[in-house]
Amino acid sequence: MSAINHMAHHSQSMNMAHPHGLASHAVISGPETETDPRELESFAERFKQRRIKLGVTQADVGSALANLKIPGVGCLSQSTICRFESLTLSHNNMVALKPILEAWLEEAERAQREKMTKPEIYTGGDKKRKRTSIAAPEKRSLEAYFAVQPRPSSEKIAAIAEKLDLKKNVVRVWFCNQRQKQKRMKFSATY
DNA sequence: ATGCATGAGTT
DNA sequence: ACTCATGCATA
Repeated sequence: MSAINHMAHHSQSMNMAHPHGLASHAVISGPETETDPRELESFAERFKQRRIKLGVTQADVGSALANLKIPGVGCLSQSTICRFESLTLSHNNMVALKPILEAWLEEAERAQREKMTKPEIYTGGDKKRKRTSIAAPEKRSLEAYFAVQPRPSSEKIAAIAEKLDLKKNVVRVWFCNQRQKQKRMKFSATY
C-alpha cells in the first residue's frame, strides 16, 4: 500500500506547487487526475450503491483489492472503505483511492457470477491492542482547548494532560487526530 | 461508523 | 514532533 501513499503525497506536492493562481498555469491534469470534489462525491455514492447491489460488504471490498493484483496495492480495511464512501478521508486520499476502487468495481461486476476468490488470510499474531476511552467531560475540555489553540506546545500539552488527568501522549494524539479530522473532505472548508 | 493509535515520511 | 494514510477495537 506504499504506492498509494506515494501517489497521495505526490498529488499533494503538485497541488501546493503553484502558490500563485496567475494566468493559465499548466497544472497538467491529465484525464486520470480527477480531483473535482463533486466527481469524487458522485463516484463514492455510485460505488456504495453498486457495492451493495453486488451484495458485498466494505470488509469484502477491502480484502478483495489484493486479488486485483494492481502493482503496489494490497488490501484495505473496512474502515478505509467506509471512510471513502462517506467522504471522511482527505481529498488527496480520496483521489488516490478512487482509481483503485473503480478498478475493483469493474472487475467485480464482470465476474459478478464467480466466486469471491479468497479473502486473504494473514496469520497475524495475537496482539490485542487496547483503546483508550476519553470521558465526555474531558473530551469537552479538550475541544475547548482546541478551539483556542489547535496546536499546543509540548509544555501546554503536558499541562492539559495533568489537569485532565490523562496521559500526555493520549492528549498529544488527540490533538493530532483532531487536526486530521478537520481536513476530511466532508468537513474541510477548502473543498 | 468512528475513536484512539501506529508508522513512514516530512519539516 | 508533525502530517498523512490507515487500521484495530469498539460503540
